[in-house]
Amino acid sequence: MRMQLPAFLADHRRLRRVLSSSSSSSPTTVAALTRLHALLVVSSSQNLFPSLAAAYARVGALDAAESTLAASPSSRSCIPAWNALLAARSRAGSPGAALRVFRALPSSARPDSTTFTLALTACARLGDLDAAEAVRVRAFAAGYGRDVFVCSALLHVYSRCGAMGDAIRVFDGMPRKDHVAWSTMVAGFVSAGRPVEALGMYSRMREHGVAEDEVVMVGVIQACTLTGNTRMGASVHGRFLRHGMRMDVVIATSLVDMYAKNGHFDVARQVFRMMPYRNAVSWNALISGFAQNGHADEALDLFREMSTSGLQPDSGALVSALLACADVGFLKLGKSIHGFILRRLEFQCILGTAVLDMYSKCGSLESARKLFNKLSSRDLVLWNAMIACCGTHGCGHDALALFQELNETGIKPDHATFASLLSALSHSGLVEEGKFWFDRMITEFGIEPTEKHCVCVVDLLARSGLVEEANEMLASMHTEPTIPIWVALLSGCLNNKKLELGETIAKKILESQPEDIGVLALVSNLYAAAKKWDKVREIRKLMKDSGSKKVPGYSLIEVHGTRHAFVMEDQSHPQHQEILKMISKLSFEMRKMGYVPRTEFVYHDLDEDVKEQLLSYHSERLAIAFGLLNTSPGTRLVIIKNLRVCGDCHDAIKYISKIVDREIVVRDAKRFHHFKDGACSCGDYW
DNA sequence: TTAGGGTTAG
Repeated sequence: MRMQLPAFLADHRRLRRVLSSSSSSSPTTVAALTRLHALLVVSSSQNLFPSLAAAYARVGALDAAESTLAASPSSRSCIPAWNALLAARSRAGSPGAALRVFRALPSSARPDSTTFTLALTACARLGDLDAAEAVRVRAFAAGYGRDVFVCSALLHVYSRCGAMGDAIRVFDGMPRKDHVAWSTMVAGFVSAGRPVEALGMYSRMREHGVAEDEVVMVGVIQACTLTGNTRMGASVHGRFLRHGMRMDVVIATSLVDMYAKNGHFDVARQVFRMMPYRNAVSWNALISGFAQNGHADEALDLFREMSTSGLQPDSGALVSALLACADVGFLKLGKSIHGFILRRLEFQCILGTAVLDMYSKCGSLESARKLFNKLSSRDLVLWNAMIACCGTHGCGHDALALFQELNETGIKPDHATFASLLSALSHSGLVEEGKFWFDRMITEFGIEPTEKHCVCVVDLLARSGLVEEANEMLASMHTEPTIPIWVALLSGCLNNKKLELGETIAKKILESQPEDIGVLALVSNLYAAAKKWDKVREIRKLMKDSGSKKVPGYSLIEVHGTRHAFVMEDQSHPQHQEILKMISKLSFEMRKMGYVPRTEFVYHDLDEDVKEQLLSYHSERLAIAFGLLNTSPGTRLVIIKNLRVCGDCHDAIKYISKIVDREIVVRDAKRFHHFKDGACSCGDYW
């Protein structure tokens, strides 16, 4: 017996119209589509399946859409339905699934510009260059090699995958370049870290008479951020205001980021406060601007403000807050952020690395190591952070062991890995190993030494007294050494009393007219060590003329969760008298044990007893005395110093650790020193 | 009926 079917099923044209008008906002529901689906099956109306599948895709029933399409009689008319499914998979944030849909296309189907464009966008999101190549070959074979949408999508894949050479090739070959193609190139150069070329693209775009829009302006602002060209960024900002262009949240955020990253904090705050709507990313741009520029307290204040404004801090904000904690050694807050993450968020790699780095910089090598051991998925950045952590804490052998362990995982080390490794070996005085791995880095791993690597190797050699060898190495190099490299060599000369070579280097440094006050101070210290007081006066004048002041040395210590800062000769601390008493008590004990003040570290032409007194009031000693007065016996003290610890303080703290029987950890501008029982972990490779 | 935009770890 034949089934009675509703009459409307016979009117396929009308049905197609109804199905194509459905969307996620229309009253058509998945249930209605499912009922219709059943009727179509019974009435053998499979030729309507593509329309039904597209309707399923539009209302978000993607699995139903996919299976309906798979059961469709394949024909050219299926393509809009396949496209709808691809677009829906892409929108749902599953580019992998979208690409699977593309691959599942029946051979009889003829993909069009939309299909290829959607497939390429999925490849871009996946960062899969090989998959993109397969799509490209099919698209070009199908005659879409000059299609503006397909080509723009291809540009996007290439720039997302760092293949800017390919992007340029495709872009140059495009017969028609619209504003999307131009802005894709601008953004591509920015993300490749080539902001100058990004700005070049932008000016070529304007020369071609292509109208600029908000999207391309974001790329331009980012390029200005990277080049530090805030003048140009500000003129873009001005044009926005003058022309009444729509200042959306993305544009405003990139402006906040540009101003904050380049130290224009007031303008950054102002733009931020004027935003009619802010989201987590806008907050993060401002917070990270402060955190990355040594304004930890402002960053942490903003982080708290964000939390109380009703916005839940996301991983970006937490990362910046952790960075700020690390900067000033705020362990208590750092620990509580770690706890918050464990309770509330997924512990992904970036956050893990930020927490690890925070523990490392706050002096807790053990916590950093424990965390590293616990994290199961480790990317290269995490490995590099752990290697750097061992290095700064003076554990060169551990750093080397980690590096070898990394090589066994198959992850390829990069320039940063070697920078951390070489610095670790240098700090631990592992000269032979350092020379060996520097050589292998170039020959086996094919990594060109950067300035950073050269500084490490020169430092490694110079620190061990091999200043002549370091000098010869520099002479054999193809390029002229930069100031930081000369500085590494000069510090080696100063520390090893190779004053003659030191003076030659000092001359070379002065020839390049350094403005950095720290560099001038080092040069002046060398001349002071050589007792060339005329030269010292000359350099002091240069320092004065350069307009900036020498950064004053300060030390931070966290006691019972509160941070205290100490500056040399600062008498404003409420416990100042007690601190002085503690220092003189310690000095008395130290002398009994054989301590002799190393007054050569006072680079002023003063009487010996004045020099001795100056040494004993260095900020790290004030902080230690304060820590001893306010913590119970046996408590470990962690001091964060902004400059390097001087050789005399290094000696003194060894004695102090013995006298008070405490572990004292000092982080200076370069590394950590763990003092315990009269010795330092750095084995006096200070 | 499809392509391009902001922050965050070593």
